[in-house]
Amino acid sequence: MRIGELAARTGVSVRSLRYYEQQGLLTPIRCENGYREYSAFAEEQVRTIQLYLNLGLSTEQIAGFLHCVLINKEAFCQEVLPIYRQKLAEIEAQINTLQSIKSNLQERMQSILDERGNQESEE
Amino acid sequence: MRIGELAARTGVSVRSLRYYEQQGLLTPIRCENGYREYSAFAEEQVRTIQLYLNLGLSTEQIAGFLHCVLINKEAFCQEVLPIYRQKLAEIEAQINTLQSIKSNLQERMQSILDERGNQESEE
DNA sequence: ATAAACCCTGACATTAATGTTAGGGTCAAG
DNA sequence: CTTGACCCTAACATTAATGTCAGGGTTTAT
Repeated sequence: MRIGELAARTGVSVRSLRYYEQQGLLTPIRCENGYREYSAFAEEQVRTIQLYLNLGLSTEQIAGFLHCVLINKEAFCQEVLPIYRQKLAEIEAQINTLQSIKSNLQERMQSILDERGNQESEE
Repeated sequence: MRIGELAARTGVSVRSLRYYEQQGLLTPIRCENGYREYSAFAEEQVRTIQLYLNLGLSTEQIAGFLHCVLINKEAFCQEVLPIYRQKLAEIEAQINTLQSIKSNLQERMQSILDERGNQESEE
């Protein structure tokens, strides 16, 4: 199938499909006229790429194990677990940062509301 | 004081001080030779800017209420609370997204470990 | 044979605060 | 009067995936 069809089937933009190819995630063959030709399997491949992107992995990280997970179960791909561990650590760090900002914000909001409340009763 | 001294006193880079000015957060006067001249008060002002940046607010948002909070308590600045509420909502949305990715990652990691465990006992 | 709907490459835009560099003034101490 | 430490503006770089546009081929259906 050609790129437009693959885009329609997967919901991924043509632009992104070309980008994935540039990042080494897809390798369609080229017809004589220069058009990309994708196998039926490319559809699943694109969905797999999306799955990992949605986990917050970069195309570079995905490129490191995509070939393996497309032919094996994840558990057999040595590269996956370390990347998951690293990503998990990043996510937890981000959550901690956000939680601390959240607490800070909530305290400041409460202070404002308290002061305004006092203000009203003093007037 | 000149920009280098303000940078040294606050720990904020000269580049950032110029950027804050461009964003309307600082307005030093200009000497005849073109140098920026900051009042002693600018030091507190910069620390206040940093405080809000650390809460995740943009320079544009800060510009919307900085003038007020520099001369009043936060509670008297009407613009602050809506921005805090909006920021809080964003933060909570981000935390939720990260939590869901985190759960997803943890499940996938557990699956991998389970499958590898089974694998060992089957061999 | 022409128009519509494809496809191609290449390149710039997006975001936001900050770093860095280039090219050039100013000033104080020696 | 020169050196070093300041200061200035302007501009490009950073990040990552995606959008968009320009300029140009190809294919398909009429």
